[in-house]
Amino acid sequence: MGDRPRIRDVARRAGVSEKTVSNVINDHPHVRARTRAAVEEAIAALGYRVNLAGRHLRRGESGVIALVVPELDLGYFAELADLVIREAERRSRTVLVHQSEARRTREESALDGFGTDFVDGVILSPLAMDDDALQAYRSRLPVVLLGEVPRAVRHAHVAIDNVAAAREATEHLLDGGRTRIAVVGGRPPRPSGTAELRTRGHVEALRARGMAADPTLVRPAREFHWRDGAALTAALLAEARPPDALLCLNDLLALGAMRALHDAGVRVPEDVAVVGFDDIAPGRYSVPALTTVAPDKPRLAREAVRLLAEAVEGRRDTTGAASGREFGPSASKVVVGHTLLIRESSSTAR
Amino acid sequence: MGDRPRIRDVARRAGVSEKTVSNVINDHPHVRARTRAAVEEAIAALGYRVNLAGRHLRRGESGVIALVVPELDLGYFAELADLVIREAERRSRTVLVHQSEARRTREESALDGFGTDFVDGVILSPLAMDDDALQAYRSRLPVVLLGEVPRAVRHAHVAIDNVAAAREATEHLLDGGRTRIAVVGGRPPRPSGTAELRTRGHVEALRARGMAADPTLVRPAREFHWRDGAALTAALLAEARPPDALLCLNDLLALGAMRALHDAGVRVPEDVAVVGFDDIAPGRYSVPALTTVAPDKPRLAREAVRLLAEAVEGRRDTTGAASGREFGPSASKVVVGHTLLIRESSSTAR
DNA sequence: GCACACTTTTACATCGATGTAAATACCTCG
DNA sequence: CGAGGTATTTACATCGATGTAAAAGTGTGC
Repeated sequence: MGDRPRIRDVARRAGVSEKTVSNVINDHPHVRARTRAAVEEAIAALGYRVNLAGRHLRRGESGVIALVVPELDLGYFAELADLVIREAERRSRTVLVHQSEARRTREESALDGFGTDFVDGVILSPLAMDDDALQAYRSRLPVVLLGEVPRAVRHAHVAIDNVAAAREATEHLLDGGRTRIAVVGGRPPRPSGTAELRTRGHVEALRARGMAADPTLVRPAREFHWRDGAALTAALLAEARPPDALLCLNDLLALGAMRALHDAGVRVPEDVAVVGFDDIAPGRYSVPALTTVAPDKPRLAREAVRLLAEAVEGRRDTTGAASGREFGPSASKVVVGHTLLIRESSSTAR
Repeated sequence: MGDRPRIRDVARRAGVSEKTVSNVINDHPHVRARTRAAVEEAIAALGYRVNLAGRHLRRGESGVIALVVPELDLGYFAELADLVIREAERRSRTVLVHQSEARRTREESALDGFGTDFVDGVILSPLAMDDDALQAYRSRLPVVLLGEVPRAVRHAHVAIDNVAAAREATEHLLDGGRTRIAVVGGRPPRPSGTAELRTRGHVEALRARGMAADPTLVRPAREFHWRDGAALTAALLAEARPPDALLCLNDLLALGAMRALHDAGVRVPEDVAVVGFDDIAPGRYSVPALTTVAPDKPRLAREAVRLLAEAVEGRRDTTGAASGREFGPSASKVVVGHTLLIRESSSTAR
């Protein structure tokens, strides 16, 4: 009942050296069955547990990876964090969840391991740092980007095909007879950044049907929260030619939009159809239930953790030579599937 | 540009001993201003950063605390985690978020620091472990409980006054003319556990008006998710004498309930009023907006972190003796405020 | 000029686990 | 039975920072 036992204590009790105990703990191949049994008996008897501080110091690897998301109480990132934590656990790694608050300095400091060498690697869902910033920033740590950042070839990244997803969502709205579709949270359709890519998919879908995109219907959002969705929607409704559909670039915007529509006495989906992205839980229970693009979140999480774990394990190789090359051959990109879930908010054709 | 600099390198560059560098880093009192300046210059020039593995090993304290919640994608816990992380950051501690999935073994292992001595302490939001289990379980780590566990005097805990909160919520419904109030997620009103305490407050409010509580209207929930709220509500509606109000013991249950009411063609609040607990974001934007008991979450987080930090720091002093591992001779209990936010889901009197 | 008290700095050991390389045990076969 | 090889085990150094205790430096008063 005194202090925690150490390897030394286990070794003494089992009558072997400390290194042998270590070998047993780490599943080294050359340990005789009898010896192993004796050590295991001692471990159990003393209730020994590895001291991670010692191991970390010696191995130079803490077993901790950081997950950096804009904000946890955005439903999407909470769900994702949930999944990442579970996946990391399966690989016996621990996750440190860090919130960037969409601030660039915080994202940068995360890439650097928060000014310490506490973490082995970082999974970052970038928001404030754009493509160029990411490209330029040299992290000493393995990094996996979560979400679309197409040109950041220096880093591994995992995402859905945002262009295709937005195209499908738009086609669905067009099929329902909608003609004036506003893009809530949209941005000029450049080939970079999630919002830009989704807007681009939208524009492509219109073009494919010979329709011109109306840039006045693309409304950027400062944040991707309910309140922004509500505010943008209220503004749209107050204009001369209000839209008959809203392509909201995430579910929170969509839920805020639906609330604003309700307040304005506009019926969903009869008067205005609404589609979101992310498939967060509240959208499944809202009234009306929200049509949304559902990314394969479990796979997103699994692939992100896998890529990072591999990078951490293989870090030795890249330390020396690879530096200096702008286009690293190792930067893997994984595209994960998505599904358009058609629910009540867009189900009725006009 | 090779490896990370160590204290050794800083010491060499500044022309002092390693210990002096350490003294500067740790703000020791006896360092001459000139020496300090020289060391700081060297630190800046080399880009030195403390290696936490070394510090952890030496100090026996990692600076990491664990937050254990049932599930992150329950909106309430994501919001709470958000706040706890920020608060811990202010105190320069790092938070490890762990999900118990409401499983007893996982909660127990958390109390033990996950089988390692990686974390300095634990903030636990217990769900699976009841009072007696908590009372019996001897943790080697400082623990702060988040949420109501009245008899667990061995551990510090932080919570709102659940009995009073439920009483107020019930009074509000009674004031609105409701007479058959179902308690969704309720349990027999024992003096322990959040659900039990809230049920108790409800019963007390009824009694105070000379009304008897109808035990058949108290419906326990397996989990506190949307689907459980929806299922329980659907069942209630199918019965001979359906309720005219739902006191849902958290917002998710309430949101699920509202969805079920909508599906059944029942109007909220005209036919049935709904009240929840937690004040999570989706309830603010639901249609109708959800009346709810809002705990002072920022203070909840602040106090939890404060209590734990104090316990961890207090432990340092006792290192020498290290006899009986008993933390906090007087387990502190902090009660945090709450507010009943009356919104649309209960606003119209009958 | 020197004893004494106080401030600042240092050498060294230590926290616990594990890689390295060398030592020892074990086994096979001529 | 011993050479030669493989399988196991060990002693020791090391990862990086910091507590301890002692050394070195500074200053004061007589």
